[in-house]
Amino acid sequence: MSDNAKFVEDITDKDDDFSKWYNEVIRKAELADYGPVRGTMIIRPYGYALWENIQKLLDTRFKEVDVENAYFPLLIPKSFFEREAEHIEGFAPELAWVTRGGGEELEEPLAIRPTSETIIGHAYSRWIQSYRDLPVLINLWNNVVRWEKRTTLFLRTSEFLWQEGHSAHRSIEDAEERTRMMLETYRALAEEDLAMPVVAGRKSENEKFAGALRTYSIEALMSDGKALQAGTSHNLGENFARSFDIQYSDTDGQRKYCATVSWGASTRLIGGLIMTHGDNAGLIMPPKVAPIQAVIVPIWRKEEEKSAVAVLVEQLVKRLKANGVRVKADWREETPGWKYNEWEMRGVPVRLEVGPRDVKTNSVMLVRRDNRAKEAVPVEALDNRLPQVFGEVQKGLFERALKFQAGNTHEVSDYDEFKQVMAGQRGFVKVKWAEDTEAELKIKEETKATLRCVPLDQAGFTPGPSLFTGKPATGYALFARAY
RNA sequence: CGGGGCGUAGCACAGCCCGGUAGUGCGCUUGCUUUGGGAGCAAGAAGUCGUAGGUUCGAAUCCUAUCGCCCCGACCA
Repeated sequence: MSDNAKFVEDITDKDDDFSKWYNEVIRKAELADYGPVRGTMIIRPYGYALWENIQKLLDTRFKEVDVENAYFPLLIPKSFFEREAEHIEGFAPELAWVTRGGGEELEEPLAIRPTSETIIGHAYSRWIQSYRDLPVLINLWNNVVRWEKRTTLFLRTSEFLWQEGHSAHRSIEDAEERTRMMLETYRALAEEDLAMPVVAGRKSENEKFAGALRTYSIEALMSDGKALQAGTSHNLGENFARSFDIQYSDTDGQRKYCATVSWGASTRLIGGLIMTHGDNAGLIMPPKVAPIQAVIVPIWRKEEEKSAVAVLVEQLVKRLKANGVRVKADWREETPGWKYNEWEMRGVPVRLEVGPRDVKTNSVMLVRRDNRAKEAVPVEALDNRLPQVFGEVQKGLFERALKFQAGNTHEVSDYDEFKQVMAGQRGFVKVKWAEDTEAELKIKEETKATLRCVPLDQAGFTPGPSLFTGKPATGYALFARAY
């Protein structure tokens, strides 16, 4: 829509300055605000409601694959970090330490968890004795702290909310199966619930989690052409089991190390949601996670009109709530036009306008946020029509984003071409590739693009030389500049 | 953590160069009129000029330090 601008006041144009747009939308829509400590974030009720919806959907998916929730402590003894060499090396620069308690210097400093692999490992070594105890499938909904030099609301903050799943298995093969299963769970959440298309794949050696055997991720493409890692799943092999002595007696009587797995997704998903669907009028929430799915804007001139409208609005709210719709009637003393813009900015997927004309015909004017399409819907048809519209919006958002992703995925075979893409429109660059950390680092240095993943879907791959090195490629890899 | 930019009312900004009683627009409060795409008029409230120190008779303005935010680089969910 070319006249988008006339609907909007006060929001920076998305194409003009993307990160400014991003920050403004978050703050004006009241999703979040800055905390007093550098890199911390206050998640406001509207943003938290969104997180709760994402939580509910993801939690349900976890429970479908037998994962149970638990809680583990925030503070972790320093010694725990020293047990897994790669792990400590990876996290050392980002740790926050508690060195005093009860007015005294502590004997052993305590780290504020950056992730819980170590403290989980400690518990699992005590809990697991027999193959009959396996697998252990636990998930934690918590906060973690990672000291960051450069922070952005939702995408990178020093403290963030997430879930971290931790499982222990009889074999690396079992662990691998679980690793992939959880990756698939994230893919489904992202695509089906957040309408955010992703590419699922394996991380390179260079990009994998500190202490992991293999790391998988889902990668989404934001509308500014940068990639966002939206969820990760790690096969830790026996690394943590050896460091924390997680052993079991197998059926053959032998003591064996477990293989462990961890997987995580954070409030970063909210950042992804904003950058995937938002437009120059503000946010666009997919109906499945929208804190408010439908907002009712009443319209009247005279008092008797107002009371007639109020009767219909009340009836509608009752009816929609009974159908499980997250609905809100906006009776504030503002003009309807003002409210339209306000709720569009906050991303509410459907608006229902109810005025004297609608009272007369016992219908409502239904307006979609994503394309502003309007239709008059008789009240008795709403029970059917509204869920249908939610479905259409959900699908429409996904398809629009998928089309964007497809249109911004460039297959190149030549490094000059690669550089051109990264210098221009950016997006995903798909190349034939053979694992090579040195080449990866050089490419990063020269183009700022990193290897996002080796997609699981290798459809269309034919043997040929790897980009940059010319070695025989083992598959497609996806490069992009990333958040 | 390096380079650049910016901190003045809830928000966006002017004033600073050249020191002399704190401004504009939006928002907010009250009243009346309005209300189908950001309403109008009238009256009103609101700012230790990021913070600390210094220069000066006098500092938003000049100097020093410090904190925060934004953008660009090195490290990361």
